[in-house]
Amino acid sequence: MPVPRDAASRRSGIPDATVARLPIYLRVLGAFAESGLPTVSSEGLAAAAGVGSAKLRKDLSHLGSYGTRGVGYDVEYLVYQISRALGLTQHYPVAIIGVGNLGHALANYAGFGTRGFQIAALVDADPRRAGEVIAGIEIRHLDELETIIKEHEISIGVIATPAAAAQDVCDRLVACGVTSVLNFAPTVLAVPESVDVRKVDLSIELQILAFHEQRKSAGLHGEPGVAVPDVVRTSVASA
Amino acid sequence: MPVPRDAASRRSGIPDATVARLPIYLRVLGAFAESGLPTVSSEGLAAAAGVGSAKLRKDLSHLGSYGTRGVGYDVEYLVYQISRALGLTQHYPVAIIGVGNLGHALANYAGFGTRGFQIAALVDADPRRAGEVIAGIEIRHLDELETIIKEHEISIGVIATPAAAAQDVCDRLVACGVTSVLNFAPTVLAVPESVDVRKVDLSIELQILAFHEQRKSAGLHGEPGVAVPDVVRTSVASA
DNA sequence: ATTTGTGAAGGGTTTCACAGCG
DNA sequence: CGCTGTGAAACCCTTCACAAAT
Repeated sequence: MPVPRDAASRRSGIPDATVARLPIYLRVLGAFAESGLPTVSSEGLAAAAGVGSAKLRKDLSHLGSYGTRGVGYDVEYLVYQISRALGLTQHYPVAIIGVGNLGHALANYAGFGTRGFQIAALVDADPRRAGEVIAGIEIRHLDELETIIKEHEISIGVIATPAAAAQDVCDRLVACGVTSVLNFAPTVLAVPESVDVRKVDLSIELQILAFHEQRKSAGLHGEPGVAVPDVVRTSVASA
Repeated sequence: MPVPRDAASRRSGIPDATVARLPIYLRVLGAFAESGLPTVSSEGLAAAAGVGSAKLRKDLSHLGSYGTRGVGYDVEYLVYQISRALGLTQHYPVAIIGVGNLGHALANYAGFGTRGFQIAALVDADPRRAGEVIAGIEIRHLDELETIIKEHEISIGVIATPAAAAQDVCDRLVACGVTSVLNFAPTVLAVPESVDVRKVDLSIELQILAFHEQRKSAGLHGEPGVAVPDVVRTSVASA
């Protein structure tokens, strides 16, 4: 029974690492489009996105041949092709569970509504918050979770509850047919194989920074310092 | 001029991929410690952290040989060793710039204060918010940024401003000597090579989920489904 | 002349499988 | 006998360098 190498990237043909960068390209292209720029070279787009130009070209090559040699990429067309590859041509209704500080921030986050997503429901366990309206959406009680998910045909759930509640909420979401979960609670969620979970953990990111910070102060006099450019100064349509 | 392969991982000996997972192990070990469990096997710890046991052992082997063959790892001791490797034995003061919804959430986030970090300052551009107290810390105005950073000797900055302000704030932080930045604003920040930037982008995470979501509904009847366990159900000291 | 698209080379990461130690 | 620690293999991702196209 030969197990396939990687479920996600094998099914789609687009490597995971590339998929993770496409949204960045999309955002940068958006800025270029607003500037009225008709085309970009791989060099220009790569600089604005903070990656190497070869990597960018390889990434885009996985979607097809959408550039013109000697010219570059048509901005509008590339936006469309990347959007299509990411599946953003359809609209996804999402539910946010847990309307504490973080859930509140997420509900007001502009990036959610803009590209392919729509916050269809806010849910909280505190009955006193039911009825409250945030970002134009009424908060409903956790008891109604199953009803709400089915009502809006939600397949993406955002968990912004305390850690203690996260697994339980996740189980209920999965039971209603949710197949993608974005988890902000500091717990490892257990889910069936058919469900995708992505985790955002503020404290983990800080700890990774701390590690590098520590190394900096430790090695301030070792071997002759060789500069390794990682992110290079770029000036894009800044905003 | 031979460029070294990778700045971070070469200086420390610990691969980046491993560093990114150590905080997860640390959290899971914390739960085990509270349960009073004296030792864990690589299998047990790996299951709770959602990774394979071989990967976990290889990760830990980069820190040294802290396990006992035939027994497992001493929970308390491993917590200490991972903390030390990550540089969490010292305390890092951090500043949060931008106290909108997200900054507010971050200020109240328990994970910040607990492991090695302390929120030393909250800064906002709105003069009307100056003086307001959140999570026991008084908000100060952006004009005072330089003073505050130096006063508290802050080397880690958290940017939670709108995208338009992020690069400017970042430049000012770097000018004051901040060497690590955690960026929540949806922009690619340009910094000198000596500064580390990590980015958390809510909308990007959602777009990655959308990609996988799309592939699911597309291939619901292709080849005979082969199960690829990704995250397996585990029951740890749940909380 | 310029810039894309891509084989091929080079690293890094994960997985395997087992030797070695308790 | 159980479990860790680790070479070796397999895999994935990145980088290089250039042929192909406009």
